[in-house]
Amino acid sequence: MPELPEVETMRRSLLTHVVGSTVVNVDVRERRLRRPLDANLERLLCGRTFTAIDRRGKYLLFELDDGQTLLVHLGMSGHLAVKPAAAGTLAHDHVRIELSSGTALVFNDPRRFGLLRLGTILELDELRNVGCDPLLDHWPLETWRDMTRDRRLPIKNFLMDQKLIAGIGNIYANEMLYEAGIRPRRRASRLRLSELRRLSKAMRKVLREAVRLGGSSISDYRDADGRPGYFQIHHTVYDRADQPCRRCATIIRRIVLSGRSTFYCPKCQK
DNA sequence: CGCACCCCCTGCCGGC
DNA sequence: TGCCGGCAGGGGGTGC
Repeated sequence: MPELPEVETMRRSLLTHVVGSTVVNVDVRERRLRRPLDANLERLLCGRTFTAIDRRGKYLLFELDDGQTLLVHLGMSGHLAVKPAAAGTLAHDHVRIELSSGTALVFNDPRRFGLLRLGTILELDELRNVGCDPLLDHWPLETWRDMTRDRRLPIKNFLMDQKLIAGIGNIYANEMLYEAGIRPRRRASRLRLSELRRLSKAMRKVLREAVRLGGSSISDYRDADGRPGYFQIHHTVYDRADQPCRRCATIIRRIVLSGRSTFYCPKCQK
């Protein structure tokens, strides 16, 4: 589910519910996530007050009043929701963080590829591999050129490498390459400067627009208030194999890159 | 060392 | 109707 726009939408929808609230109880039902939940998560979280929620790539950082950070990654199927503390528990509700406001912040994740981890910024080594953020950071064309210079991998894989650029996943990589008119299999090192410029613009345009619309609503995506995203009606290539290109009516192709479904218009993308 | 591949896990969908 | 294979928005480890 979550790429940068969904994570950012989630962050914004959580702010008013969470920031300023104090943790009164933590209820863990499943510790086996991407990595086992910290043994003392409950003890360390109780009594703490959330001071801010930040985002880096696809990671959410819940800042606490003791200088620690609760790091959350939603993986493929993770959700966060704020509910009345009295609300019933659903299947795959793994962690419930009860707040002083009478609500609970609930982490639900059927596939358990998500992550919750408590620590200081320096201790959270996951963050060491998080690259530039497409919306928080801005980098010049020369940086694009330097980053791609010796990389022979497909440009789509380049875009999805979180160590380089953080936050782009499979849907938006496909969408921004369509927007830029570049085929996903092109080797990063072979892109011309003019193409990198188009890609840079397309990246920010696609992500900003998706954030503006509240993220993608593929499957059952919801923000913390249960609102769906509206990006899916704007998908131009993702999951549109064998359907006509919205621009030129050429049939959209599906290929597989590094095991991930990849879609492009053979006429609009070169 | 860059990169492709496989795995982690559950749910859902289409085909038989 | 039910079972089974394939696929799904992510990331990390392995091995070539």
